[in-house]
Amino acid sequence: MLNGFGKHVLESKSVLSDASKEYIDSIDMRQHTLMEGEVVYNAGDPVNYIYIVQQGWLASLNVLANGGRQLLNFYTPNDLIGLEFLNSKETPSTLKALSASTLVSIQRNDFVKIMRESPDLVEYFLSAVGLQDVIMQERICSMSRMDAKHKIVYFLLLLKSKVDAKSQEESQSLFLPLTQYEIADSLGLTNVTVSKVMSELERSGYIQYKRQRIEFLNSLDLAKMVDFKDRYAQFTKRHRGRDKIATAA
Amino acid sequence: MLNGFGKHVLESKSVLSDASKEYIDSIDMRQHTLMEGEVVYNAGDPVNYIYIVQQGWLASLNVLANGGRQLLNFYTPNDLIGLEFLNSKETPSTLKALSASTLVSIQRNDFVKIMRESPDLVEYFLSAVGLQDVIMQERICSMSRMDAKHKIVYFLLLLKSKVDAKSQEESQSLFLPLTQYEIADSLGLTNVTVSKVMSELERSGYIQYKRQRIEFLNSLDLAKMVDFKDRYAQFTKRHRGRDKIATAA
DNA sequence: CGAATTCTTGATAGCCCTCAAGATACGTGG
DNA sequence: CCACGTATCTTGAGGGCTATCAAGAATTCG
Repeated sequence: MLNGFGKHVLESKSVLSDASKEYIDSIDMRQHTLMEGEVVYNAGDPVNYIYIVQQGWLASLNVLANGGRQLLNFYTPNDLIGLEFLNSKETPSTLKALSASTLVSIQRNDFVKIMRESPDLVEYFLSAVGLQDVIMQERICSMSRMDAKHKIVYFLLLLKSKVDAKSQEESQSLFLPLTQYEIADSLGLTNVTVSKVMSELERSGYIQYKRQRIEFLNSLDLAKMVDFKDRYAQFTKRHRGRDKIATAA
Repeated sequence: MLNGFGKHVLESKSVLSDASKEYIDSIDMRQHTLMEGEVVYNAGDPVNYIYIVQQGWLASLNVLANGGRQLLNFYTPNDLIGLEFLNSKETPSTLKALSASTLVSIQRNDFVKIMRESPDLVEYFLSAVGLQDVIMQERICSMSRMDAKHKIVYFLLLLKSKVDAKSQEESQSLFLPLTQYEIADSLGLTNVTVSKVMSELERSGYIQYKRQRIEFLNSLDLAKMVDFKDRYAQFTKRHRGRDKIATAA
């Protein structure tokens, strides 16, 4: 049993009945410590747990037939991992720690019981997965038609938007624990192209880039360049009444 | 008020209480008839309705900054449209009829009330949106790393899988009310490339292709070629206990 | 300080887009 | 049923973008 963190994230989503809170108190939540690069589960593993991120960055990814990798989602503290495949037999992708991280795991069955206790929570989860779906759809738009430069700009703005929504404030400086290989693997590009585009964006005065950190010098023009819509901010706004923590899934 | 169709789809998802059924009976569901090419809503419109497809094929799509189009999702009879943006202010994409269609619309607020009455239903919806999210993630994999031929094979198998899951049986013949322009707009390709790949697939003996109809001559090898996983079938299997109609969102 | 990782920069090649022209299928009206 | 216009599909030539390959520079870490 775990005090504090995991419970806090669940309770913050919703106005729970006292019975639900008692139930959540009684649930077995285990804490896991992960090293950089460590795998939590592989694609195809049975779905036994839902996870909440405490610290660090993680990513879901697929290993492709040709040996390449596709990074799909990034998870940062307070994110819930696993909602979208809660009722699947197998995990659709692999989960890997990008940096040293800690997670809390909740047994799938316990999690389903929590949902049964709290319809509000399920509705919130539905919204969260819906948001995720919408963001995936827009990523498809960016993947299919944009050239490398626009893809990368879009990608950076999406990450910035996620981080900003979490912290409830806009920052022009983004901590980015990703190598250029990993950015490339998110976008179907190569590290070579990423490097060249980053240099060009710097030369054009849009960003300042150093390993692990990006400074946005003109995020408005960048957003216009790729017609970026900040879905995370809209979502947070809409769910702010309930709690500060609002991005999920 | 509408008898029959819309209600059937909702009630089939779940074991509803009598009170819920009465409530659904009282809901105002309107029927809409659409001509080919007609737009139901545009991206950015306020979210007022959820739709159920009665007849025809529809697609959600985005108009891109460069003037191109990205087709995102296809909807066939019994599909529910709008779950993923139920709690958004604006629709994230445009909905267009690919063929003459009929829809049933349910007011957003009514739909939310139905969900409140039936926790089972919400859990089912959560699964459905989750499935949609997983499928989008896998489409991203196919968009980012595959060449034109593999993208198209993946796309055809995904459509086949959706249609098969609906009809509860596998058919090697697929009705495909899409022009090559529309296939191209789904995959970020051009109609020219689609034409060339289709010809090649025919020459190689994988398919037989005529406007609006595809015959799969060797779907197993095609599935291996692109490492295709049939998520729709898995989903249907998992939710079959409740009702025949299981694909949604 | 040295090894490993990550990033930069340049040259070459291949895939798919663009452009274009012709062929086929479809629908409509006579 | 036929003639015509439109939409859709086919096929070919040329060019641009990004992958691949490669070698060297910068950074990180032990």
